[in-house]
Amino acid sequence: MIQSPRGTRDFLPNDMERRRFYESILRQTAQRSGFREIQTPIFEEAELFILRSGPNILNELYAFKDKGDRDLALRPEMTAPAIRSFVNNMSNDPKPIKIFYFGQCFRYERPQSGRYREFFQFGAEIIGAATPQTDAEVIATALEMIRALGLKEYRARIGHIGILRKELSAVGITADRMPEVLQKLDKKLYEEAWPLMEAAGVSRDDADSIFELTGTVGGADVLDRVPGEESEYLKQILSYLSAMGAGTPEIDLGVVRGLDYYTGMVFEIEAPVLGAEKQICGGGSYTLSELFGGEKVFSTGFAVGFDRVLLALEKEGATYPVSKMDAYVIAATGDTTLKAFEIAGMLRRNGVSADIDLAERKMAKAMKYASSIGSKFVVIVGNEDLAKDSVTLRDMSSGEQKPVKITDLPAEIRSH
RNA sequence: GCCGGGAUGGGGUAGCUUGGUUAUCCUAGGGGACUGUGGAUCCCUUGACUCGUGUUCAAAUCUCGGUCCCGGCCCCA
Repeated sequence: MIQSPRGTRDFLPNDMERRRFYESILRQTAQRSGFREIQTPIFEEAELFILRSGPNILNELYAFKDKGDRDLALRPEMTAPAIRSFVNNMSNDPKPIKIFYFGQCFRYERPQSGRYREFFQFGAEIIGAATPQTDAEVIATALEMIRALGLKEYRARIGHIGILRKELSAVGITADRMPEVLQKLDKKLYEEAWPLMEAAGVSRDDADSIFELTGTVGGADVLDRVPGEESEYLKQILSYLSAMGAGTPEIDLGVVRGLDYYTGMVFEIEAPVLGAEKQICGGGSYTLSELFGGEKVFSTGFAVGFDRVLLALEKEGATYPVSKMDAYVIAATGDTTLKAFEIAGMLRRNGVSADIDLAERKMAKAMKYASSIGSKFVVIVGNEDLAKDSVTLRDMSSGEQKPVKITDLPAEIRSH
């Protein structure tokens, strides 16, 4: 027996119905805020991802050579492809450009709860505007998505990568050492960050004040303790968020995000019910276009981990509307089968979803089947009614049934 | 890459410690009791030991290895 590959899943009809339902909420939310959908290839030149994240990510990519000896990789995320597409196709479009995307991504990692090798991301980017309004718009869109999905318990944190960078630089951390120090600070591993800083000649006092800075967490008021333009910038973002009624994320200056290209505001949303893999959304402002051969353009974006959000919703017991067939058409006797198909076709053309027995089953079995698929009505096509151009319409929830003229059938069913 | 727990019909499970008849039960699927009426009941039926290897007269059960799943670590763009 062949299993689906490690870290991948089959989505069965019930799964897909649920996934499409939530997907459409995300799309609608993005569209309501003026974002328009794009779709990029599932594989790209491997170089694209190396440029974005460094050569080490090759270890976690599904990378391969094609028959033309090109180095390709399945996309591990969609920001880089989106920005590549911007550079290739949209660089002369009126700014700001607001785009969103949804699709699967691939990472060669050890699967665990909420982590798969094939997973789905929903993301949005605003390209070409470097203002606090832009950042606020992006955060508001992300928060609105979580709200619209119906997730009850989540935590949004927003920080500014410039604050920590500036302080570290001021005490003598050079650009090449910055990433590893930031990585430790992001996780609040101060004992591990200290030796790195000490080696760079940082005093214990300076290090302590930086550690304290990463622990700056709370409401907008904590920003008063950290003077500077970045702090003011965050305050502006918060005021725009508040004006839009988007809620008030926590300030957490310890939110760092690993990579170099983030330039300012960074934010994360997490769902505590998820345990170890609880981050469901991450984003910030960055510049990438110049890495891909375009002009340097400021962008802000985020990505939602679709699978994790669904997992969180499931744990919260969220329900979604299950779609049912309107009608199941049954031929009462074998000689009315052709007529039954004629009626099924007519119903479908008139916008009524209709299924029909294909297995030449006896009526009782067909009725049972109709019940098991949750059909709202059963249409019984039998000779007695046909003599009067009618069929019997049975309401499966009440069990009531009555003769209905065939010409009235679609309207009669739709009226329920 | 590391640590730990798992895998028995389509779904959920018993059996495994202590190897031994036809692998348990629930559910589901197909057919029938019921020639034009579902959800109930009864009968018949379909269908499984993750894969390979070793030990043994005998392996679902014990050994080793592979695969996959679950929880956690590392990583997380």
